[in-house]
Amino acid sequence: MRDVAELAGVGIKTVSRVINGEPNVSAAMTERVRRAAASLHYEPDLHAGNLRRADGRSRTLGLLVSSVANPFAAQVHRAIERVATEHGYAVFATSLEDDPDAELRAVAALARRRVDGFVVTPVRDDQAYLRVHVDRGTPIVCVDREPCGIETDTVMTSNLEGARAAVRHLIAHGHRRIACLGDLERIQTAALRRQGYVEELTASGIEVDESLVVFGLHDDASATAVARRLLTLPNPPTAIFSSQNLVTVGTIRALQQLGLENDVALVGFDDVETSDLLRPATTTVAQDPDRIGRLAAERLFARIQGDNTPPRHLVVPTRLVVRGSGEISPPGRR
Amino acid sequence: MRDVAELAGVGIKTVSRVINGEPNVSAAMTERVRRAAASLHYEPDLHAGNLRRADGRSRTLGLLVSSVANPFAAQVHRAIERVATEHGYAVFATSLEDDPDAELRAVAALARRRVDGFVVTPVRDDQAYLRVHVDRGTPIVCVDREPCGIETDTVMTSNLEGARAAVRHLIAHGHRRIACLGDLERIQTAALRRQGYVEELTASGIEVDESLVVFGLHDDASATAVARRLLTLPNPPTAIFSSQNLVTVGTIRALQQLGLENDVALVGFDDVETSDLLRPATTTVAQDPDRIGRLAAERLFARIQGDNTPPRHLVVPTRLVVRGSGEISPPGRR
DNA sequence: TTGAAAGCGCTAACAC
DNA sequence: GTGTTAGCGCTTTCAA
Repeated sequence: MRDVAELAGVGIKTVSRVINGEPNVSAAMTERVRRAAASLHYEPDLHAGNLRRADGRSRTLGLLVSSVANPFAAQVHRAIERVATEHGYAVFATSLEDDPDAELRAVAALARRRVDGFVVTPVRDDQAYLRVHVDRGTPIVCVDREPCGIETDTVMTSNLEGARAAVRHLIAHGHRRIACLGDLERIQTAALRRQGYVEELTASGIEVDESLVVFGLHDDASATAVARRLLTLPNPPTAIFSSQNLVTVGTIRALQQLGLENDVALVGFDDVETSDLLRPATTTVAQDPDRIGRLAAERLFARIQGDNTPPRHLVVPTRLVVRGSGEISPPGRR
Repeated sequence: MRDVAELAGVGIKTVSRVINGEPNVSAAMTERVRRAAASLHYEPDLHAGNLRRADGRSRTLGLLVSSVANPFAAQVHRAIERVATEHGYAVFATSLEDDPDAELRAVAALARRRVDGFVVTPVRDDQAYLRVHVDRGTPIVCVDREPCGIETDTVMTSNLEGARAAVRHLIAHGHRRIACLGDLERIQTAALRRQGYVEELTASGIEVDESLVVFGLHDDASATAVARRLLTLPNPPTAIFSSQNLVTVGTIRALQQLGLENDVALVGFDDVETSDLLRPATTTVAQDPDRIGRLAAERLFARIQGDNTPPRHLVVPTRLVVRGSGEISPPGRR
């Protein structure tokens, strides 16, 4: 900046004014400074400025997700980035891989970089440690899972209602023996989807057969194994609700291996890419990651801009996408 | 930091020493400072320190990709992040959506945040503007596409050889009328894959029928339309090489619509998620985004650490994944 | 309309 | 071992 000032033959403050578009600079000066800055390829140091700047904004956001490679998280990320860019913000994305310690490390690392706000997918049992940051003026919005020990804005998929819709759909097609597979139950979304399954069965007067409910499946291979076991039971389920993406993939593989893909109904939670190319095409409860990301970012920017109304809890509805696999009738009804 | 010093009853420099793990501090002091820092939830300001620090490292990287929501880019991103985390670095990810202006804006925005290095997927016709940053000590590694107007380290998929392997595979199964579909040809990877197709046909003494080669397809819908047209030609192709992910999806849809999925061979470039669940399962030329990302990050860190050997051009090989769709024989051979 | 001086949170250099 | 002073690149405050 000093170099630019010297080259333009002006004071350093004038350069600052031009760079920041402050008023009270003559057109001639502005032009002269612009030219000098361009010829030196000058880029102002945002962080140096923030040290003294009144608002102290780094124009930077931190995003903590399960993994940036996870398709759902990646779409949420893209939506957040879109809003951030509109506001002139850049986004740090960090993958936690469901590691509670990684959550702490990531928050600390980004706090040291003075992000203006966080979008967090909670992993730990307790997010009370985040209060310090909120108190210091770094707002936090949680997505996909509720935080514990602190009240923040949240944006969540309607896991319960989505699961109920899936099960309701299967019941409407005549099923009463419906299996339910899902992820580790310590993950809140998994627990909620299980709850939705139970609630909907109960509401329809169907007793829950616990032997058909298996959670704790974190990859497709274990889902395949469990699905195969259930499907070869003496009294197998006539339908399956798979409550997570990879679990759905594993379940489809099991159905194909046993040649049952056209005989046992399947509804999956979360859309699998190319669902409609499979035979039968997979009926799913689709989430809306774009909307989740957008809402989370908008909430965060509202907070950054000083909104201090009580925390809001936004729920993004799911959509049942009927494609074929979920409309298979049970044997007795065919 | 002053507050911590005061609370611990020490000088500010002692706090600095403890925070940075510098030697020559007594154990008692260290403990005292640690306690004070913890009780105040002190997080050092990384950027403030960098202003004066000798190496001036922000411990921050910039990544420019087509879209963070693109599965290939997201996996590259994850791999880069993994290496970055090992080095104590955070990653800014930016989606360019193939917009040349976005590339300029993103580089400027990250330069103002003083990233220590860039991983760039070039979009513009010319990357000469990046030289300024390299000259100032901000190294750049390009991935997936070659830059123009500047020599940088590059990490690329072996597009040419991968395409040749796909076509060779189809020829080996008896095909001579092989269609080739692909993305916009101004995207370098698309052009290279087309070239591979042509080279392999030529090498096998098969004349290229230009009416079977269609590029400029940027989404699955247009791919479906084109594939349908080709397949309903009087003398249709007996095999298709679809050289991009979405194009493969569109082609599969066309084959299914026409009921030809078991009659016309298909090899796709880039693995489609759940390729193995389709019927027939899709034979693909799989890329290795994890390796691409890892190599790019390692190259970048080598540069950051002062390596100034001539630019290296790393090529990551593809792998032909045989699953069924590519092994269908032409009608005459059945 | 312009510029000089002070200071943001921190580290480097040097004194004690 | 520990503290003091100067200064990183910028914005603020205030005087010209």
